[in-house]
Parts: sequence; structure tokens; C-alpha cells
Amino acid sequence: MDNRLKLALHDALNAFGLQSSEAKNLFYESGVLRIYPRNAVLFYENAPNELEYLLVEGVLHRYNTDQDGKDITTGFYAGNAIVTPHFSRTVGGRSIFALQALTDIAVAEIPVKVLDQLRYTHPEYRTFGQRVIEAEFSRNLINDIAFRSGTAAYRLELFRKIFPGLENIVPHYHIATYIGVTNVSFSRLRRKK
Amino acid sequence: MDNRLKLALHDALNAFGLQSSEAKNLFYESGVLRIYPRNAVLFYENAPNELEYLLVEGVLHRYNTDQDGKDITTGFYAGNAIVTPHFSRTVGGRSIFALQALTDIAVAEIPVKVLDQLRYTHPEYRTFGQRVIEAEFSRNLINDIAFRSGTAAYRLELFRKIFPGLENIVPHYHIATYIGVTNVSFSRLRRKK
DNA sequence: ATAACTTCTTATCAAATGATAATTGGATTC
DNA sequence: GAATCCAATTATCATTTGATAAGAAGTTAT
Repeated sequence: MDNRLKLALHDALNAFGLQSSEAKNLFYESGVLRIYPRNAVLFYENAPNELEYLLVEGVLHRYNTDQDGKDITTGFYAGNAIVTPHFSRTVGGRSIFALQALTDIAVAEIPVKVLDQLRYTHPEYRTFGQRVIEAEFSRNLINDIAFRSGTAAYRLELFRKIFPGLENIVPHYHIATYIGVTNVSFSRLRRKK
Repeated sequence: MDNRLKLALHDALNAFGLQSSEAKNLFYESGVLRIYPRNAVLFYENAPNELEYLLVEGVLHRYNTDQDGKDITTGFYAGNAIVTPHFSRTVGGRSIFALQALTDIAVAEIPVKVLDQLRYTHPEYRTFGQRVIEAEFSRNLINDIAFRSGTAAYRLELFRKIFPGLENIVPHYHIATYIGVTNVSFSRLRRKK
């Protein structure tokens, strides 16, 4: 495996609070670093899935297919990012959304059972888990409020703050569904500023 | 405490999978059944909070105050309902939203630490916890998609399915913010059907 | 290099939603 | 019962957003 990516994983673990070499080695024991090409689907909606994902490089999005067969993006993951944890994206062992690479990506995968065990036995992992959860939910709430009381322009502004530069990397129609407008309206919003 | 409510709590515990009398007694040991009048606030945004709540009777809503000082409702709890669990509404020990009674309510309160302990030692509590979490997140996802790809009319329809009759019980302006429209638009949507 | 395809933009028109203000209706208070 | 207050409706107009279609620009395939 690419040495540069090993280093990137090392840095990512640090960034998320797994700083002791003991904690890192525990991760390396069961985690694998994988490469996926652009457009690869890591798992589908309703498919069984038993992994946790740490995105080391590239961009992912989560999406669902609505009644009309259209894909709706409900989240992006960019740079160093923890994908929404297993317990909060799984019902009856099956994923409630699909996860797809929007660029070539490098992602560390670790079985959720292993990570649960680590969280139980190792304080750094406990803190790590707590941090991931809190980030996840406070981010969700901000979006909830933005959709209920903000305009599409405001949501785009928010998106740009949270994911600077992403607009130049991923297809716009994904961003459009993410902020809850058509791709035509999205283009209009871009022109206005 | 009112006998009728004790019975209602008993039924609520059953409904959520705490069926053995052993499981129920464990709950009664540390849980208390409390009455709040309409408009009472159980906890505020940013306030420390260490309880889990099981709504036995009445209606609650969770809300946040946006930049303009307007209150935005991001969820309702009616009838027998588990309030969004502590770990997913708390950052740094402080609540990320406020919880308010919209009718007189009866609610069972139990320290989150106790419930965590029960979940660890008792299989019924483990299943209970799992069920609560899965219900919470799949409901959230449905709303995410409704806001991104549906109209306000569709979200009202969804609200009516999930909370039948609630429209006749709680102030409309709360429902309006919940489905993401002004109260004037809400009134319009009502007239149309 | 050309053709085919996809994404993004632009134009036009219709529909949905917001802002504001006036009005109605039902509670509550005095 | 009159006055007051609050929630909900209605009317009017402006703005935002959607639907559709056509065109532009870039990419991919042959």
C-alpha cells in the first residue's frame, strides 16, 4: 500500500484523537486501508453492512433514491472525515442509505464490532466515539434548522462554508439535491453571487 | 401519584419492549413519573441535562431559536414516545435543543447513567435501546429526504400521517416551522385540502 | 477529428412560498 | 358584556423556486 496514504491515515487518526501509538496500533491491527475509484459504491441502501469508515482522501456522498427514482444526496464527506457511524445508519443490520465515492478515494475500514470493543476497553477510543457522535448530531441539527427557516441561498452559503472548494470538485446536481433545490435553481443561485 | 398514570407508564414500558416485571421494576427503582403543565420547559437549549425521558401522556416539542430569534420546532413527541436519547441531543453535556410541553404532560424521567448501566447489564434494555435508536434515525432520514425532494404540501401530508390529530391539539405555528413554512403558507396549505 | 454524451447554463412561463397587513373568531380578563 | 388578546385566515403583491426546453461547453468514445 502507498506510503503516502499510510502517512495520511496516521495523520487522520491523530486528528480524531487517536494519538498514542498504542491506540494507532490497535487500529492498524484490524483496519485496512482501501482505494476505491470514482463512482464506486461502498454500500447500497438496504444492503447489510458491518464496517466503520474513516475517509483519508477524496470525497464521498451518502444518498437515497426517492419515490420518483431520483437520487437525493443527504451528506458529503471530504478530506479527513468519519462516515456517519454504523449504529446511526443501520436498521436491522441494513444500511438506510448508500455511500458512493465522488472522486478516487482512500478509506480505512474497520469492523464495527472491533471498534465497539476498542471503545469499551480503551479511553482514547471512548473519547473518539463521543467526539464523532457529537459532531454528527450538531451538524445534523444545523441542517434541520437551515431547511426549516432558511432559504436555498442560505443553505448554499452554509454548504460553501462547511465544504469549501467542493463545488469545484463534485457534480453540481449532487449539491443541488443536498441543499434541496433543482439543478436549474442551483445554477441560478450560483449566478447571483 | 395518579394511579391511571402508573398504569399508562406500565403500558408504555411494554410498548417499548420492557415487558418482564424484572425490567419494569428496574425502571421504577430509578425512574420518576412527573407531571408538567402546558408550556412548561423541561430543559433549554445549551442547558446541562442528564436525564432520559419517556413521554407517557400529552405532547412535547423540541425547538431551537434561530438567528432572528424565532423558535423553530424540529420535532414532536406524542402519546407514548421516547424523547430523542441523551447522547444524540447533547454536546459537552449541554442540550442542543429545548424541550417544551405543548399540553399538560406526564413523563417518566430516569438518569441517563442509570439507563446506560441497565442497557449494559440487561438484555431487554439493550434491545430497547437499539429499537429507540433505529426508530430515531430512520425517522430523521425520512424528514431529510422530504425536505430535499418534497414540497411543503407533501411534508404536511407526512406530518399528518405520523401525528394524526395533532393538528387539532397544538398551535399551528409550531407545525408550520416544523414543516418549514410560514404560518400564512401553512394556513393556505390547509385550505387547499 | 467527429460524434455522442453529459453537465451546466439560460430563457420562459407557471406554481409555490414569503412578507405584510387587514380581518375574523375564539378565549380570556376585567 | 365589553374590551383585550392571541391564533388563524384571507387578500394582495413580490420573490423564490420548479418545469420545460433549448443551447453552450466540456468530456468521452469511436
